Amino acid sequence: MSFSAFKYIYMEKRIRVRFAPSPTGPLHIGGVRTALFNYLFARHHGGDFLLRIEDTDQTRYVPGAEEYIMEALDWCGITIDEGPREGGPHAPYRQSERKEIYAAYAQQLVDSGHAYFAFDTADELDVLRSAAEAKGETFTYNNVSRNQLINSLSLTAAECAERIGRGDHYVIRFKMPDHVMVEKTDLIRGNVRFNTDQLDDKVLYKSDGMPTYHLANVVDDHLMEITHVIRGEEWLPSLPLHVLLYKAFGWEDTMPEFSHLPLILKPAGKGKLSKRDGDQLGFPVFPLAWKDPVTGDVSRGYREDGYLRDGFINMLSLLGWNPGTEQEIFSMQELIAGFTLERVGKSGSRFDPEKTRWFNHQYMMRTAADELVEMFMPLLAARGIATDRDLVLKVVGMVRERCTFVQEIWDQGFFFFEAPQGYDEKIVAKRWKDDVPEMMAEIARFFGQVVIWEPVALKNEFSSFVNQKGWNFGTIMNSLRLCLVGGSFGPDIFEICGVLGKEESIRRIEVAVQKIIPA
RNA sequence: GGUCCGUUCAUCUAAGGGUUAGGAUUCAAGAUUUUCAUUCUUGCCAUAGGGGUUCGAAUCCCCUACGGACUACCA
Repeated sequence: MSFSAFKYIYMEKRIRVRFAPSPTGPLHIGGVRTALFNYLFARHHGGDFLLRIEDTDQTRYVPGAEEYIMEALDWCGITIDEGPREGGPHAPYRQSERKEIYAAYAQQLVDSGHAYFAFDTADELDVLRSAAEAKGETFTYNNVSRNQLINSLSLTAAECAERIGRGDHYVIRFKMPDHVMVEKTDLIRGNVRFNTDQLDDKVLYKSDGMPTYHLANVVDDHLMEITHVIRGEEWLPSLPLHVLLYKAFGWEDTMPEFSHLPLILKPAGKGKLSKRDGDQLGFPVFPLAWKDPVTGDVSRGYREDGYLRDGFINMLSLLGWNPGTEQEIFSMQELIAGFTLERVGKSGSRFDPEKTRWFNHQYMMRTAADELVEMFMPLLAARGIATDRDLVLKVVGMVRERCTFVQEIWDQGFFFFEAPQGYDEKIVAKRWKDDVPEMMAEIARFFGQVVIWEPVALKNEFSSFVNQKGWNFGTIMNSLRLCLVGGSFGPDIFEICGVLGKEESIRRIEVAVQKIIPA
């Protein structure tokens, strides 16, 4: 065992992971899950979670995307230890601000013979690509083609110096070695092997003076002392390049461990989950709503759609990970305690909007009532309803289990805030027979005599009253409900009466008797 | 096309050679709730196919099929 391995295992090197999104738009739930798994892994091991913005492609930069990413992580309860906003010992955490760092490392690779300058323009390469395609072949910039192309391997040193001297644009490419088997253990998938003969000479440093992802991520992960790279499966094909880069830099001893997360797939059909799926099937694919700065299109978000943060996280955590037990409701603390990479699956998970709704319903029943009130008050305000917290708290307590989303609290309990505007016709047809108005009127008079206006007492008194009258309970209760709420829904009748108060309850019965035309 | 990864109920998944293949969601039926919801009970439904290895395979190996990712001076 090498000393470094010894050190790694026994000295309990501090675990450091990073979430490294590109600010090209809103974070997709796949990205949120990647962030979550990184975060859970870091916290489980008492390590650090960093946010690094990979904005090396200026052409794809989208204003507001970076802020969106941070706000989304904030909403999710994923706290960042080091990042562009938080700062930290390895600042800056935005790659565009680290531009100068990469040039030297690229040069180091050229000097050591692991990379070379290439002067072919993007247009020239496009021509070669389409020509190859026309012949049914694929053009690859690699060990067989590079000698026929324009680069510091095919040119003399003087020619290169001249081109660089006169300001020709160039890129720096990795010189992929011949006949090498690159083998690496992925913590989720086990051993993966690649033959370098199948790989190409990837661009490491672009002609605009920016590094590509490949160079920047390896350099930064090294500099930032990242111990574990946990990223999406789409990166697996570039793993051999990254491993080779660590070796070329002489950083093999501190190379991080790699784990590639399975993809999140469409609910139906083929392929990975996309924004279109959400639009078509009516569920958000983004944590927060997003307005495209160019088109002005607005995409819905979990937060705005009334999903609860903890339920959203719980649902995401189970997409690809499982605890090995039958528990499925987890707080963030429980997720942290239970999360291990060993229990992350290898196969892609189809996203299930139905299960997501189920989770939300579960959390509607579990979330602290105060929190629900906090979310619901603005919705009331938007409807122009001014009311006090105490009433809202009571209402939330009574209707929460009937709701899947926060906004449904209104559908299930609007009658606590305003008298019903109309009466459900189906229920009227079913319950409002000719003799009902008179019975309701009697009930109103009975209510007027009740002294202790409190659900349990009221129920008892009301029951004896109805029994004494010899009325049918089912008819009475349902008709009474119709008077109070306008339909056939809502919590216990006597609970409703209790909150509405004696006068209002009576008033609603009287109004109903006036307004409802017997079927 | 090439490289790599994957494949257990419709969906999320458990079972790392020996279980009637377990749980959850959805759906259906019933009980409770004099509405609805909750809760509870029950039911339907799976090891992609074919070969091995083994006393014994969802589990290990091979082939096929299917799915996916990647194949840019994007990440």
